[in-house]
Amino acid sequence: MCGRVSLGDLTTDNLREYFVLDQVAPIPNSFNVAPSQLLPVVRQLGRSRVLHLLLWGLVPHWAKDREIARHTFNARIETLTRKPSFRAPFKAQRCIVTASGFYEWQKQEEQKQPFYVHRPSRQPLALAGLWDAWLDKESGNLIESCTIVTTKATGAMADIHQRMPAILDPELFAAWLDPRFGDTHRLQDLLESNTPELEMFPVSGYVSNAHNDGDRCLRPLETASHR
DNA sequence: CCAGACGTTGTT
DNA sequence: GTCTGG
DNA sequence: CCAGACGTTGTT
DNA sequence: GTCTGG
Repeated sequence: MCGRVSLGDLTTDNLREYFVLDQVAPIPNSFNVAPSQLLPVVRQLGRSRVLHLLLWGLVPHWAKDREIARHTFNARIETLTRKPSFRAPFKAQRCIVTASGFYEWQKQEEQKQPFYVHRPSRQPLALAGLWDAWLDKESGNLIESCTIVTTKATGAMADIHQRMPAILDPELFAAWLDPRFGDTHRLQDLLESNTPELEMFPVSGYVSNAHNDGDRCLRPLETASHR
């Protein structure tokens, strides 16, 4: 899961402030983002260089084409150290995917009910991410791409879905972004044991079509209990 | 050694 | 690039 | 993740 | 059913 995130009212400036400097990719011209689209990402680099593209769906540097990205938009935290696509990025190419919230679909009898999930404080979410760079030999472009780490759902999220994105609290930002921080097991443990406070409410199925964008996606759904 | 995979969700 | 399976 | 397509010949 | 696009 974690197949769509909301950028809501995030701006490059308020993210820079929230994360304290670091490098923030430009906010794409889209309110809600789905796999294969551009994502804003915070990360630290050894030296500055040009960003070409930053796609959601990690394409490893050794990939022959970008087809694999279809299956790498999420990375299970339980197996990060074993999967060839994620092993090296987990060691030294960690990033933070910024979002105001994310969408999750709850399977009901005959349908899937989307929910919007966010911090009660409405502060931005820092989703644990990994990135890599891939040279597209067809176009000559350097394609930078990323994935969102998932973990077992906790708290109220567990009523909606089995999995959820791994969420970083501010005290973990520095270590997560530092490619020289080598205690990856500690990072794994901290993420897996984190039980972030999250709020959620049902939204219209309008959000389920990736063509639909804008704040209509996160408008609360009218329910019987409101009558 | 070489060839081939390299992934998640969810569903059965 | 690196690991697994044959 | 979900939604939507799923095809050819030939023409511009 | 399975693949592609967002």
